[in-house]
Amino acid sequence: MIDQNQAKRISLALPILQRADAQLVREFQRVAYLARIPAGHDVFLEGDQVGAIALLISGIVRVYKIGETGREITLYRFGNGQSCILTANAILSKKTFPAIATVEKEAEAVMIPAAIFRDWVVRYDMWREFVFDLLSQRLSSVMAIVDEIAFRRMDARVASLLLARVRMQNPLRITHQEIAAELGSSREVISRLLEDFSERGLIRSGRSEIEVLDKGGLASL
Amino acid sequence: MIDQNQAKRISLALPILQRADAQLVREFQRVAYLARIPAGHDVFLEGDQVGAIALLISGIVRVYKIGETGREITLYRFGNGQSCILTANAILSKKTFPAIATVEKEAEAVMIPAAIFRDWVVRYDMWREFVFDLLSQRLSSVMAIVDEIAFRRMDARVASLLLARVRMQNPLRITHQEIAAELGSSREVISRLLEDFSERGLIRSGRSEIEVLDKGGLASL
DNA sequence: GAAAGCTAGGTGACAAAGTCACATACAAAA
DNA sequence: TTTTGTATGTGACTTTGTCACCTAGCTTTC
Repeated sequence: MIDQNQAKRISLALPILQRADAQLVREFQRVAYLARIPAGHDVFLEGDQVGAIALLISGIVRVYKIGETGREITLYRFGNGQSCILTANAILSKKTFPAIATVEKEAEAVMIPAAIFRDWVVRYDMWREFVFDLLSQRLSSVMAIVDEIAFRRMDARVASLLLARVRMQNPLRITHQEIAAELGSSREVISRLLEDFSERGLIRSGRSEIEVLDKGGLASL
Repeated sequence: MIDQNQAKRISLALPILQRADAQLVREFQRVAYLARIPAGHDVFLEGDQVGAIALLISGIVRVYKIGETGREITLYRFGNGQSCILTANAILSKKTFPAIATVEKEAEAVMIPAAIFRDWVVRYDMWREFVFDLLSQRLSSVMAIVDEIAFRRMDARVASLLLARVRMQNPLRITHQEIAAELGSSREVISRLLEDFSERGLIRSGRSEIEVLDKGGLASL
């Protein structure tokens, strides 16, 4: 159950609600509930039966796979107004959740029980379209990841990651371990590549910190 | 345009049509057309703007990525009654096709122009559901591939492939190059692994032919 | 049926990436 | 200041991919 105060904040974060018809909005306020999920908390674990779908109105969730050796690889992230489409997928096909999702930055989420979610997909065009778009975006992005890990070299992938992040902050705060978990590699490999980058004057690095010095040089990998 | 003779064969291969309402069936017969696509023919190339969606009623299409070095990796296959959901994805998001699809076994396909397809997704629940299910299946299977290439060893992956295929035919007819293209590896690597399997008595292999001798042994990898 | 050509597969040297078992190094807490 | 925990460094080794070239067997063609 969502009260008036909450309703405003939620509809600001969820564009679908603004375009939705009155009937859907009413139902939404009746059955949805707000949840606050602290950072580090697992939203779904591989193999979970899914009970509710979460629509984020703040924070960031990271969806990843983890191998037997403990190595990780990030599949994608989602944040404001987006939803974990894998949850939707799991709900609709009544399968289990095929990856792990953890909260990276404390999140507020609107939770919608699985049965109701399934019903809405049937009844509301807009809702279905929302789910459809997300699903289709994820398919494209996961296919792009297959391409990356199958064909691109590690140094080029690390360089790409640094360049993508450096737009937000430079020097950027990230550990070698985090980079490894992002790309599905191991810390040692990342350390060696970064050392090489340092020697070539492309970056300068300290504990939990990497400063990009030569964007052009990184881009040419 | 589909005539009566064709209509029967088509509806046998496409379960959706049997469950579809009369209106959809009529439209279908009016705008769809049959195409025969010979083996080896590319259906869609990476980056193509998609003009029509193909529903297969016979044959098999393989969807794969190809890297700069020429290495390939299979994302999935589709056949009887299925459709290349990537085409649908490309049509709906009006993007380009993100992989290559080639006919592996001569195929007959019902072609539906992109604009009409898009319209049907909006108007027919059943049609939308069909697309939705396929999309969601593919997302799961492509995610499983990410897991494989990121975390599993090559010998285990080759063993899995052999075990999967041997259920259909044993000795199976496949070249080392084909296995490599399936798994995103290179021929040399596959040759070496197979040689190792041979020495351990797990398989026996000749030109374009591999006989599995010890399923249990392969499974334990 | 011998020569030529094509395709499948073999080989060795090397480079790139992942693993393992430790060794430091730095920062915050006690 | 000592302790504790986290981040990073190192060397030896394995696995995987690359390159350049070789060999074997089957097919076509004259």
